[in-house]
Amino acid sequence: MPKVVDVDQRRVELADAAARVIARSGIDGASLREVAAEAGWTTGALVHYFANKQELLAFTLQTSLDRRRSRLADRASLTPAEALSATLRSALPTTAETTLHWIVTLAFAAQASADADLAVIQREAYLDFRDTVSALVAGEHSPRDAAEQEAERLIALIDGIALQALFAPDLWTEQRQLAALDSGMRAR
Amino acid sequence: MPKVVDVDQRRVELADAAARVIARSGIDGASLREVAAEAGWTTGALVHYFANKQELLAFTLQTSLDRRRSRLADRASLTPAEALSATLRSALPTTAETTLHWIVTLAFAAQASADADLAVIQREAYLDFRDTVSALVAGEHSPRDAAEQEAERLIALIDGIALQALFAPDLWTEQRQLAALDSGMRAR
Amino acid sequence: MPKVVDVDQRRVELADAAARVIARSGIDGASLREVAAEAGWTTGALVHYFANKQELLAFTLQTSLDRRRSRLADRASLTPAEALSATLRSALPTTAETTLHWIVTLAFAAQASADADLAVIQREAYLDFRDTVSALVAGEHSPRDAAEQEAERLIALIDGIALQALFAPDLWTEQRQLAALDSGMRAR
Amino acid sequence: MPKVVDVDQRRVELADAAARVIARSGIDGASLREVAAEAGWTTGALVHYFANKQELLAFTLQTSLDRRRSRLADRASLTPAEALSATLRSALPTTAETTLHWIVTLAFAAQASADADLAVIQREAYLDFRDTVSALVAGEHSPRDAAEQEAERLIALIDGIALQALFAPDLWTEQRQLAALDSGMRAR
DNA sequence: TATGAATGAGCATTCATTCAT
DNA sequence: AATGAATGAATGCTCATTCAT
Repeated sequence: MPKVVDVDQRRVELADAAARVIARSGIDGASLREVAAEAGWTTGALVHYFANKQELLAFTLQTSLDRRRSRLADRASLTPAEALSATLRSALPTTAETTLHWIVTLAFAAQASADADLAVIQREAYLDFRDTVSALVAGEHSPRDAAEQEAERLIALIDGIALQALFAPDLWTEQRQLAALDSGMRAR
Repeated sequence: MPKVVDVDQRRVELADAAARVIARSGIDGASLREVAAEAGWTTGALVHYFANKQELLAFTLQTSLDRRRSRLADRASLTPAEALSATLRSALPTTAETTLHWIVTLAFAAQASADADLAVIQREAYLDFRDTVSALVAGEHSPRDAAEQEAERLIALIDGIALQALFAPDLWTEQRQLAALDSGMRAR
Repeated sequence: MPKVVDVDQRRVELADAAARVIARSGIDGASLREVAAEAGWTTGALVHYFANKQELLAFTLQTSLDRRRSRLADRASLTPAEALSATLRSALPTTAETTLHWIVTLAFAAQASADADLAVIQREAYLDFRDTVSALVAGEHSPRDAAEQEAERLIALIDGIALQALFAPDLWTEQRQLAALDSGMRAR
Repeated sequence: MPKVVDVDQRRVELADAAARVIARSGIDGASLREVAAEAGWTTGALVHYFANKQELLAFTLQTSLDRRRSRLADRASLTPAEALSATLRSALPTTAETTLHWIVTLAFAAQASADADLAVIQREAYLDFRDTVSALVAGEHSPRDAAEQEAERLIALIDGIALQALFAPDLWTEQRQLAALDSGMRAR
């Protein structure tokens, strides 16, 4: 009987390892050797889960984005306003986990100009996120277009806060990030 | 007497070539061979201008940031409000040149988590930019802290717009970027 | 299960190849490419056996010295005087194998002034050889110090013969080397 | 009027610099850059004095050997026995200068197996040295052959002492080297 | 004569990938 | 499924050499 392995779970494990290596050593420091070692495997084992490095990287980006999405789920018990606020807060680099997500996101954002596959993944994740935010906004507002425009404004707000937080992490504590978010949300 | 070469100019030429290669092929595609070829030289020539690759990359980031700074200069003839608006507009990825700057910026932002030298350069350029914007804002507002806070809000605004524009360039035309900027500036 | 390889044997094979290349092309002609080709491998394969070139070179020296040592073994059936004579004879560059050993030894002796690791290996092999000769001498002589001094004299004798043989190989045939050794041994 | 330069003197200066670099960094660390810098010049200047690197190295060996020869000169005022003793003493690595000579000699001895030009230079210097010693010996002894054989024995003696001194410099002080030489000379 | 810019080959090393086991 | 040996191409870097000045 062959050893039973949950292939999907293993792929996610490896993608998480890749994300950690990218955050630690940059995207060009993310060799297969390094990623495999980070996950506790040897290089040769990767071949069972990814056809090549590009596939691993694309899946790493996808997984990182999925993870952000999963953090948004289950806000059913909240009011729309609360859900919107929680969603935006959870996107900021206030924790080690979300900071890692942001570093990986930026690494791939830069890489996307050189890799169409990555660009597509990113574009779709962006549109999906915009729709999510837009739907939460629409709970309060009525017209469709206005909701989308407001969603874009709010995403710009958190992206802008996040980027500054990454450039000067010491100045942008969790508190300041949240304060800037609240202030921006009120501004409308 | 040896051939006379303007070393500083040559360094900038090479840094620009590096920026183009990074935008085209990602930061891990920016090999010395590729950069030298892009600049019309051979690998061995780089050694006269940069001790090693890391120095080339750091200088490339620095040059890219300096270029943004030089775009901000000479707003003397404008009113403070006009100068502020022009400054923020010029920071958006609305042209090929500024888009390239943004891609390079993001590539290095991701790399900075793995390279302390790059992180320092970026942090200082960010603070410098914040001061510039703050000074323009202060022309209108009075209290110092308020000006800085407003500057951070405006930088978040353009960073946020820029990031979305990079994720979905087709949706974020120059017009939409500028409209989003104007709308955000009014919001205060 | 991966392909099974006798790592130690492979290391010795590679070290022998390195010794041949050093003898043929000098120590600066001993590139990894050349050594790998001499051994029938490609450069990349070396990485499994040596972390870097310095490690390969140190091991090459060590192996060359070990080989000399192994030539000295198993003199059990001889009288001390015969064993001493056989030991000294086997150290002279009278065969292709021992000549190669001598060329490699000299290459590393010169290199040792620039590489402390090599210097240590050489010093210890020298002291070990001196002890071996000293022990054989002591079979005849009684006092410890006198034996050591005689060992040094005998080592000087064969080193001196060997060096001249390397400078003028045509003049120093095996016969002349052995005659000079015999003459020197009687001299005491 | 062109700058007047003593070409021969400049060549010797450069050869001495090369010898120092070889002793310090090994023969493969003796790049033209390094040698030129050691002599206080730039690489390009070497081309006026040596057609290529090989020529520089051959001349470096030649110069190192010539220097040994010049140390032997002017023993006119001594008795033959004193002259012989002084000659042999001056060949031992007892000073920084003669130690450097020995390291360079060994570096080139190893290299000679890969470079016929070097081998010729070395062989002739060896024969010349043997004749010198032989002539001094002949002052005491009568038959020609016996003198040559004794010269070889004495050269073997100092070569052997020198080699051991290079392998274990801490054990072989100047005193011990000279004592071993005296003891060996008496042995005959 | 001397400089140092530039070339292009070569170096040690790293790496993605393949594959026998 | 997993290992790790092996390949061969690429990388950053060094170097001998050439040459305009």
